[in-house]
Amino acid sequence: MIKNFTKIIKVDASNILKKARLRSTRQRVSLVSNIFKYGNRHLSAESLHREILNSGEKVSLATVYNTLHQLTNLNLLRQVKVNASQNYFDTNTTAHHHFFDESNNSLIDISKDIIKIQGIPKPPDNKKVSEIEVIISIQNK
Amino acid sequence: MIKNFTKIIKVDASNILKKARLRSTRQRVSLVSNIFKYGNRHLSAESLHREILNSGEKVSLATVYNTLHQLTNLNLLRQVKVNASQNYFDTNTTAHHHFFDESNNSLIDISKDIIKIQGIPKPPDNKKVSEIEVIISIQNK
DNA sequence: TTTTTTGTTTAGAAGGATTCTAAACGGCTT
DNA sequence: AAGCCGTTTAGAATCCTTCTAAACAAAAAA
Repeated sequence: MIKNFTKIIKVDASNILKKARLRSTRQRVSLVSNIFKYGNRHLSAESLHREILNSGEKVSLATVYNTLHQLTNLNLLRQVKVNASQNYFDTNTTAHHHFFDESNNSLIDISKDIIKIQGIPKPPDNKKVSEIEVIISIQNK
Repeated sequence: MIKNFTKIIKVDASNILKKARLRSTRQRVSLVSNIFKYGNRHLSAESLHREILNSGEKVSLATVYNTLHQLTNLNLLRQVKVNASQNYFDTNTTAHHHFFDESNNSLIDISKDIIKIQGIPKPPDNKKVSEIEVIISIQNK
């Protein structure tokens, strides 16, 4: 699948890393720059790794996973798992929802302002809600 | 995790298989009987396999996967899109939603009548909505 | 500046879930 | 009863992810 990103955002990776109290290594700088370069999008570890390698830089897959998880824990990324085999990292960490296109396993953002949800039930005792996610699966007509 | 199922439903497995145009083999009969025996619930391939083996019958794991997928394609099961490392199959194929308890990777049904969703956007051209799923992740307080 | 500390990266192994393979099996029709 | 062809099977293969422990490099201390 070929994507056509029009905007390229200048990312101040070392600043992001400093705020996150992560050492500003060559690998993290190139990862963070790439992750946020194109605005909101949905990345898999594999696709990000390929992207980095294609750009001429070298980072191991283990570091890609480490960094994705570190950024997720810092709420700079959010994980969207659509089934057990497909794990996406979303650069948009604000509340929003997704179309999931079953024909090509891709995600499309839906702004939280569009969908109104009422009647979220109280969670069981001693539990608290950590995230609410609406996934609208779509397929070819 | 120990579950206490009160109701045991007599399942006419060979009838279900006949309607589904699947050969009524020993393995499928015991799978279908077990899957639907306890009413609505959420199964992983592993847990179902263990359950069958514990009941004294023998079915290979490959057959468990095959059958789960066949039943899913026939809309007798539904796969839940949840943030876990294994897939869950839900015996309730009617519209409803889920709590997902991150502390033990379990699902809890929420009736569709409780949650009201408004403003589902139109899907992209040539796409149609196949399913709307709300997942409310919960964790220990 | 050099040394030390401590966090980071790495290749490759290991792991878990799932799918594949090709041979054996067994319903079902004739 | 024979044969067709769908089904099951064990085990291998695959995919994605995590682990390991050694090499490395940033930051702190000397």
